[in-house]
Amino acid sequence: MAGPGFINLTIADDTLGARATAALTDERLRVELTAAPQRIIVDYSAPNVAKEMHVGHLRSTVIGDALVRLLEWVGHDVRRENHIGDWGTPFGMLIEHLVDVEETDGAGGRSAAELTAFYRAASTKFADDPDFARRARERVVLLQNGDGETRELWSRLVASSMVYFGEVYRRLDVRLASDDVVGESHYHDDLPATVAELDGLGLLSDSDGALCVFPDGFSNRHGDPLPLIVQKSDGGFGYASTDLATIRQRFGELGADRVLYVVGLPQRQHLEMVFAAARQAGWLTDDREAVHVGFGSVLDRDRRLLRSRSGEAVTLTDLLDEALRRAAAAVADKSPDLTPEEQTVVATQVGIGAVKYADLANERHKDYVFDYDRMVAFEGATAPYIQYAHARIHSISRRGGVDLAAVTGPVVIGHRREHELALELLGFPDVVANAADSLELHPLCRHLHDVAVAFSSFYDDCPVLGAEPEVRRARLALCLLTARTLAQGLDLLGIAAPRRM
RNA sequence: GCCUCUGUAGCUCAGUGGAUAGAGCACUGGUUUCCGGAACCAGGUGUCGUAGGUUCGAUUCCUACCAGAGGCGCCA
Repeated sequence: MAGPGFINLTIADDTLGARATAALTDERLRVELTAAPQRIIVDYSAPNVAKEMHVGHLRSTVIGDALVRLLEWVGHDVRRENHIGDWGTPFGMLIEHLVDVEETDGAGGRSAAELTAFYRAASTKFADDPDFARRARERVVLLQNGDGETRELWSRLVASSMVYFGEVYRRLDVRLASDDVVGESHYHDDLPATVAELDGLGLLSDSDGALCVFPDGFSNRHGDPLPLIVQKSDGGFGYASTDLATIRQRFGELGADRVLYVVGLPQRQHLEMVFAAARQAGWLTDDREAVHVGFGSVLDRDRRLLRSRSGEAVTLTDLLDEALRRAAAAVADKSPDLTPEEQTVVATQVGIGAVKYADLANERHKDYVFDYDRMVAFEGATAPYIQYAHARIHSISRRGGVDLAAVTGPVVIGHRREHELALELLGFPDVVANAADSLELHPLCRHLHDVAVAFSSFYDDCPVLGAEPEVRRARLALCLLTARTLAQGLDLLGIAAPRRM
């Protein structure tokens, strides 16, 4: 099977002990799945209609998308779900405000910032104007009862936001599409049946007029059992009901083996309660697992919580604008030989890559210190550093007129730097397999940086094109393997690997 | 009050029941007739929050405490 592009890397090394040889041979660098393939649903991003996305959504979106890529690549059957916030009490005030401002186009064509202003105006009026608040509450009932005009206004609000979400996803180069949207409203018709099933199982009890499940093991500040309110005392449904209907459908109709909730850590207790209730209802079993893939909060430079309410929240749009602006400046400065079109593409790949890597390289559970300078720095342990190593390999190929993909044969180790690089490359499959198993992405980020460092040292000490024929061929093989490893690893993280930058 | 997360170099962060605890940034010096200098090479700093316990051995496991953050009934 040693055709073009087939590289065999086998090295002996004392530090590997009994496993003195290892080989990395497949041209696709495929990693074998150790466990049976599963049907996995990844729930991520989940922005809110009529609200601008912020850095918290960035984390969910970037982490979730990388997990989707990783799990698909190792062979699982992965389904993406974007559980957008398109239902519930806020929509009463949003729709009522829409009526008040006499708009019939449903805020269509509004920019993200205008949507935020719209939302804020509605909230303010809801707090300050009792009459408006009353109308808003009545509007919620109309919405949930399927009133035609209300639904029409609602769907315009949703459509307007969907355009905005789509723009953000395209910009981020994530795989979420409109097909993946399964918002809260999707479960509305399912809520009565969900409540009925819980009731039939004897899990419901009345508490202060609300229907509740009291999952075992949770208590409030007074030590009393903590409820999951399935139906409010006014007969309405809250997010707990929706989450229960969602988990019921995912493990029922959709037949999931595992569902990953890529949601911030503050919602941990809530999700644990939903999972516990689902277990008591029999929707979750020993081989049907719900996992909270939690992540830390976003902090400002003073390590204070960066909240969307506290005035100057950093919006996702502003963040991406700034990252791309800096990347464009760097590309213009360092690669003036690229055409303007190429520069634009590369700046996007570099800027978005830097943002994603800065997020993924930290341990998920930890709070995240947001800092423009660090996030879009283009040196050190960053995506651009790794991308640069990759681009240099293709530069060798261009300079030497070598079709890298056609290089074949064994890697022969004859230099300390070659040996160090080879060792890093051999670690890649295990790192990927561990990431797919643990759902931790930062070790993969670190590993790719290690590979890039090893390559950069090799590059400095070991001429490739100028070497003797056999050494040259062996080094080209090592270069090809390195390029494939970097490109594949970056792709799993959702980061592009340009050949020129 | 109860529960959860965090505490490692000046800063941002990795890491392990085992040997002198590692990266990046910042700082200092050096490297380009040669494949891209967004690079490479060299230089050092730690009471691993505190105190106990388990162990031949603890930064790692257990307990308590301190500090910071988050959560705890009709918002999501």
